[in-house]
Amino acid sequence: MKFDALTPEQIDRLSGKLRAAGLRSTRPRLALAHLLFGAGNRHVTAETLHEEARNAGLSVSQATIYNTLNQFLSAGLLSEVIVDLARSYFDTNVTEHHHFFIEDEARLIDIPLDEVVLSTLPDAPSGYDPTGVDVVIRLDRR
Amino acid sequence: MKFDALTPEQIDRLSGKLRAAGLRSTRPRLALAHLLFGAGNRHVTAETLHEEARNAGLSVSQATIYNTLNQFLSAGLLSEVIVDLARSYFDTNVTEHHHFFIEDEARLIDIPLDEVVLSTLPDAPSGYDPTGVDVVIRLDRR
DNA sequence: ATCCACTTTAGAATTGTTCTAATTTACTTG
DNA sequence: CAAGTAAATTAGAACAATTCTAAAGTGGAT
Repeated sequence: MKFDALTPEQIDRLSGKLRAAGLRSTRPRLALAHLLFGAGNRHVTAETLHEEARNAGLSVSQATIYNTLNQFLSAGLLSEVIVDLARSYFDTNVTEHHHFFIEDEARLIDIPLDEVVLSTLPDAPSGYDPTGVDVVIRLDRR
Repeated sequence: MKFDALTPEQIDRLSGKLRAAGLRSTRPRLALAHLLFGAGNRHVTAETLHEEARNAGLSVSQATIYNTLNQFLSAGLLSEVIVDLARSYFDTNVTEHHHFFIEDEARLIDIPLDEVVLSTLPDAPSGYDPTGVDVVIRLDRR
């Protein structure tokens, strides 16, 4: 997938998404946005995205990968999943949901919100507000 | 708290705990075990434990802090909580339970197992077995 | 076309953690 | 209790993910 491979429609759509998020539509951002938001929900790390970009014939520096992921994150285009101390996972699914995490494969699988029902939750300590509940189910190959 | 400050009873108890875990009872391990298991449940990072050790007048190298935490971890004397990409948290509570995490303060609070009720959980994908469920409630200062 | 703020970049720096190789310590056996 | 050996500790180097820096490039408003 070369940058030229993007159709004007794709460029318009991704461009709009970037601008709506308050980000200039630049060539590296368009290319990465295409990889990330081109099809279905995805989970990437800086490294996997960088490799994907290289495989697609794009030359994007590592710094840009990190910059872009963090900008997309603070723009709400991505969410971050904390499951592994070794590296950050970014999720294109920004709705509230949970995760399976397969440690052996360093792989995440989304769990739709309604498949986890928390029928009892503790009150937050006084002086604090809950900002989110993360449920992670760790998996091992049988 | 100097090493000498430990009573023979404390030494016996901690020593026994180490040996039961298959670890030799050495001076650094006794001292760190005393800090960790001396009173109530604790959450530490390598850094906070190292500082505590220094404040207690103990000279333990950083490598020993890491070695010891990891040995205690694999011996089941500690559990690890993954909530922050920046560093590892170790918990002296090795029973199954959940956590509040106050990001601003880099601080963890245990949630007893029965205060979180998961009434619905998804089936594990075929070929995989669940090894644990972690619930983290993130908190912000109000 | 020009300009200015925003982006991108290569490479250096930083941070938490692990490794290495040498020294020291705990425990066994004579 | 002296000697031997296996394990533990150490300082410092190495490492991996990430962030920073300062310079060069680019987007888009004028």
